Amino acid sequence: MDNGQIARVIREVGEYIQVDEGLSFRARAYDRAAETIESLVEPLTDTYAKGGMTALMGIKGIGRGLGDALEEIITTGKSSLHEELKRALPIDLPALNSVQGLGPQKIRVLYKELKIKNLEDLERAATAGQIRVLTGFGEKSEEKILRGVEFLKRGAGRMLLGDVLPWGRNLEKELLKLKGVRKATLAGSARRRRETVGDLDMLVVADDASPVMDYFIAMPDVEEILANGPTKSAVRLKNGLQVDLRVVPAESYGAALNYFTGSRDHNIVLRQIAQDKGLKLNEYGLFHGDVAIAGFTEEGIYAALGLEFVPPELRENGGEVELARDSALPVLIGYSDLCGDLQVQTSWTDGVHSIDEMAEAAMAAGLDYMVVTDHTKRLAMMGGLDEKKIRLQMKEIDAVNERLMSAGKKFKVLKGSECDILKDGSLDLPDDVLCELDVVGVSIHSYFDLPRDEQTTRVIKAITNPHADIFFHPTARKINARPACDFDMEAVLDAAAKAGTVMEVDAFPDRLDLSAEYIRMCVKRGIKLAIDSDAHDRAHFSVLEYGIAQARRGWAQKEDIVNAWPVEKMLGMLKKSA
DNA sequence: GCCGTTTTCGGCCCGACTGTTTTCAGTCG
Repeated sequence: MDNGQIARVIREVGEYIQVDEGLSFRARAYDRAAETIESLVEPLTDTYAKGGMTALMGIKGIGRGLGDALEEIITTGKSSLHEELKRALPIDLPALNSVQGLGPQKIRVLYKELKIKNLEDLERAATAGQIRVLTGFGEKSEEKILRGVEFLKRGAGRMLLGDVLPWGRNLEKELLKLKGVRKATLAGSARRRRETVGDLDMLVVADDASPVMDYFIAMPDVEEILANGPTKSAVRLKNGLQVDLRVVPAESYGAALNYFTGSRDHNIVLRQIAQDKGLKLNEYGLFHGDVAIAGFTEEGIYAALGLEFVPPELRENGGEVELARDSALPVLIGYSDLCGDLQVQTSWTDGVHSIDEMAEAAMAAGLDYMVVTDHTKRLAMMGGLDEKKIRLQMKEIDAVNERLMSAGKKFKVLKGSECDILKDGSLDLPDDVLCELDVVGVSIHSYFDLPRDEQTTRVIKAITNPHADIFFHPTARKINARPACDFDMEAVLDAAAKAGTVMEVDAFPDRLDLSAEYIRMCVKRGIKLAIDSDAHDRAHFSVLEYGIAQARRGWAQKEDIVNAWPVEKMLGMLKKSA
C-alpha cells in the first residue's frame, strides 16, 4: 500500500467517527494524521520496515492509537477499526460527503431517518420530497442536495492549472477595472501552482464591496450562485469550476492573502506559531490582544512570526516552516531563469511550425537556445525520423544557425531527438546517429503498462545508455487521462544519478511530468533536471511557466536545472559520449 | 487521539454564509 491509500483509510475512519460522534478531537486527530501521511516523502511501509512502531510514532501527530492502526494497515492491508465502523454504519460515506452542503451531521440524520446509504438513495429521497420534512432540512436544502448530486453525475473533477490560470488572471484584470478596486489577486491552490485546482480563490481590496459582488455574480460565465454575502461570494461557472471571491480592507490584505493561499496545513502551523507567541492569526491580521501587529502584507506576517517569507509554491507543510524559522529556505529557480528549451517539436514530425519559426518564437520567449527533438521512426504515424531523415534535419539546423548568425542573432539551435524507448529498453536510433546529436532525449510512447519489474528494467536500460542525456516526461502520465507508468522510481533515480542522466520536468499542463514529489527526490539526490516546453506550436513556449512552477514546488534551485545555464555549460553537463 | 523550554491534563485554527430557526448548528474553506 502506498501512502495515498493508507491516508485514505485513515481519513475515512475520521469521517465515520465524525458521523458517529460529531466533530470530536478524536475525529480531527485521524483527519490530521491522514494529511500528514499524504505529505510524507518516504513510503510509510519503508518507515515501518526500517524503524517499526517507534518510527511510526516519531511522526508528528501519530501516537500510540494511530500507530497501532497504521501498523495493522501496513502488515495486514486493512484496518479492523475501519471495518468495524463500516459495519456499524453501512453507508457510502465518501460519496455522500462529496455532495455540496452535506456534512457528517446531515448524513447521520439522513441515514437514521430515511436509511439513505448512497447517492442513489439520496437522489430518490430528494426527488420524492422526503428530505424537506426532516428537522434541520427544508425545501432549499433539498433542492441544493439535488443540484449537488446532479453536479457529481456530470463528473467534473479538479481542473488543470493550465486551463484555469489564464481565466483567473483575466478575472483579476476585469476586477481591477471596477471603480474603487485597489487590488485583485488570485490566491488558493492556483497561487501555489498546484498541477490541478478544485476551485479559484479571488481576493479583492476595495473601498466598497457591493459593486464587486454585483459584477462577480453577474459574470456571463456564471451558472449558479452558491453564496452571496457582503464580503464573500461563490459561484459555479458553466464549465463546472467554482470561484470564490472575498473582499477585505487594505489593512488585512496580507493576512487574507496568506490565509486564502493556504495550504490549510501550512496555515494551521502558522497559527500554532502565532499562538505560541501569545498572538492570534486570522484573515484580518496578526493580533496581540486587540492590536494588529501585521496584516498589510504577507511579508509582514511572516516577519512578525519570526519566519523567512515562504514562496507560495512551498506552502504544503512539507518542512518549509521549519526551514523558514532558521532562514534556510532554498532559493528557488526563478520564473525568468531559463536560457534554453531542450524539448521542441517541429513540422518535421508532429509539430506545427518549421525550425525557423520555432527559433523565432523561442527568441521572443527570451531564450538563447533550443534543441530540436522530433520523434523517431517507431512513431510512424507521426512521421518519426529515421537515420536518413534526421541527418537531413541536422543539415537544415546548420543552415538555420548560419542564417541566424548572419542576421546578427546570438540564438543557437541544437541538434537533438526525442528518441523512442523500445519495449526492451533499447533506443530507436543507432549509436552512430545518436553520437552526432548534441542532446539525446529518450521517452516512452508504448507499452505503458508493462509489469512493474519489467518496466523498471526497461527504463533503467534506456536511461543508462551512454547516449541518453535526458529522460523526457519520465512517467508518461497524462493528468486526468492516463496513469503514470508503474516502475520503481527509487531504483530508476539511483541509476540516473550514477549514469549522470538528466530528468525532465515536461511543462505541458496535462503532463507536468515529473511531479513535485519526484522532483524533490531528484534534488535530494543531486540529479540534474531540465524544464522543457515540449512545444508543438510556437505558442507553446508559454507553458514553460508551468514547468518552472512545478520545479519550484519540488524545491529545485537554479543550479539544479541544466537549461537555466548558458549553452556551453549545459552541454558540458551532459554525457561525454560524442 | 495527540501533545508538552510553563503542562501527563486540558487544551486542540478560525470566521463567513446559509437555512432553518427564532438564537444557532452545520458546512465550507
